[in-house]
Amino acid sequence: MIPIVTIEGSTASGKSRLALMFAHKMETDIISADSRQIYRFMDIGTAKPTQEEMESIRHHLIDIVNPDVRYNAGDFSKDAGLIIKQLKEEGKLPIIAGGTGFYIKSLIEGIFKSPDIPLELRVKLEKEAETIGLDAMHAKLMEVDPDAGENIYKQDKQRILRSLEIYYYTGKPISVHWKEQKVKEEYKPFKILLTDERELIYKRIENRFDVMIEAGLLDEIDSLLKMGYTKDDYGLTAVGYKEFMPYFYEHAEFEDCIEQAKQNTRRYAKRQQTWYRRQEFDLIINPKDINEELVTNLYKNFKQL
RNA sequence: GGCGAGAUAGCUCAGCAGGUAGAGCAGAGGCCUGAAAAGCCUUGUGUCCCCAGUUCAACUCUGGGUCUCGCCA
Repeated sequence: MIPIVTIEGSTASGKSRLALMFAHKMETDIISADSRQIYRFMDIGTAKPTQEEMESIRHHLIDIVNPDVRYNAGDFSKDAGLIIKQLKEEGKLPIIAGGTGFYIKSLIEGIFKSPDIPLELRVKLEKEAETIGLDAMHAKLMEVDPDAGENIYKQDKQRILRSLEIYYYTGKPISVHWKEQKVKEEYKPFKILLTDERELIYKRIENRFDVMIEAGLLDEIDSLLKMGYTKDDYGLTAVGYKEFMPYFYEHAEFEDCIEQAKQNTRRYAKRQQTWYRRQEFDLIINPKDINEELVTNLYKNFKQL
């Protein structure tokens, strides 16, 4: 099993700072586990590391696709796996840092190997849902795959259609795929979580967003639109971007968009915290306890691996 | 200073021929196996501004007060 270290936590919890300090100490690279920092041209709003930071420490899986590409947990699991192998050969301890908990879970615990579903099937199911309604779709799922259906809310179109498309395409219920999935024991993770009081996280989110605006977030969005990307491209559904679409498309009030963006970021942080409560960690720390001593202690722990 | 309108949940407001109140938003709690910065579920008790009066009973009616917002000076 390959030892790896993960650094997780909600947005604005200090992950990057700890990851950078630790990577310097360990003389290794950082693998970003962030579903939005993968996009090129989206730097300010996704709070990517600065140019200097990226020059001092090599970061992987940042700026790997254009904003119109859909990337997912399966892609991440595969891509990160390759980089981990490579780092292992170089004798480096991989540090995986980022706020997309589901990506990290998929990497460590594995995710069932889904075939690529043809677009036509998705479109067909989408249309069917529109005509007969979601309740009926959920009822269909309950017939073919009650195990999956029971655990999906009747309004959760995303998951209902996903389960159905897997059933129709592979002839096997998604819940059976899950059961057949082998336990992944490729990595030996040491998982670190950064947490803080909600109020403080919220405050940091708001300050950081103001800084982003000052740093030219609007220009960044504007140039994305000028490059031809639209509100329908996946990258632009990121928090901090999507809220400004009404401003560019419908002349909504700038200030309202800012408030909306801050609020969505708060909600996002809340969802992350809920997610982390259910995950297990080896070390839970508060951002204010990030210092040289902590990093040195971590270093001593991992140096011999 | 005059006239008018209003004062009810953190915010915006609704409501009651008088029987102690309810929406939206915010917030909170939760779910999560290829869209995860996504998607989805659950969740509303507060001196109904204060004081007095009428009444079996007032947030609801009457009087006074305080404050806020308009318009006029």
